[in-house]
Amino acid sequence: MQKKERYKELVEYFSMNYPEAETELVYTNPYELLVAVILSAQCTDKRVNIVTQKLFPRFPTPESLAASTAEEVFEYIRSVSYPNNKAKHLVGMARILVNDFNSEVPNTIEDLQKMPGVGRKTANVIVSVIFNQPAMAVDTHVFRVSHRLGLVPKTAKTPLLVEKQLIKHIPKDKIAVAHHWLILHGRYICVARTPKCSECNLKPFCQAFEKQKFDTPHL
DNA sequence: ATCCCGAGGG
DNA sequence: CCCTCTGGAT
Repeated sequence: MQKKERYKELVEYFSMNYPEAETELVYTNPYELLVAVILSAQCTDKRVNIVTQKLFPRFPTPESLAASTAEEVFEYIRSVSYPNNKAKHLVGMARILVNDFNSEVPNTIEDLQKMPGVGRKTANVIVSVIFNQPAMAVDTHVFRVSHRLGLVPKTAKTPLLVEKQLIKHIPKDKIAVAHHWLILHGRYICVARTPKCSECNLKPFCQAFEKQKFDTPHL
């Protein structure tokens, strides 16, 4: 099957089944989403939501977080992965937010990446979710699922290359929701270790499944 | 033992 | 390119 065809089928299927997929992170403003996404690295959304439930009331604004210390923040986030790094990142991020951006979350990838703890993936989530830009954040799920389905060439070995491929082929108005489609599919069906192909409706369009079928015909 | 909506540093 | 950070769930 041609790549163009895969994209068409993918968009069609997910548009029907998950028309309004969105993040599971709990937040009420751009600042809170930024904090939550920084915390979400190599950590489940559920765990992040548990932590932010107490973190946000203690640090409701960039100013309050900027005025604190990494040591105090650490106590609130110690149950997420890499709590030491993230505590430093959060305080550093808040201070730059206050000092350089008038306490407003900036709306460009470049400005967002000036803050500690904010890499390309996090920046893409913010401009997509908060500022409605056609940006594709490529995390571990998006990367894995894109390769398995055959949406990107094997030569796309970095998240940035995968991002550019997906942006090129997905209709502009579907990019934001497509990000969440790939996340959901990766989280619940096309999981990393043993993908649940028996439950997957994308089999007819999946390159990895096709190849597996060819290698082991009894399946 | 392996993975979870990565980022920073060498 | 590699390595480190390093808690919790399965």
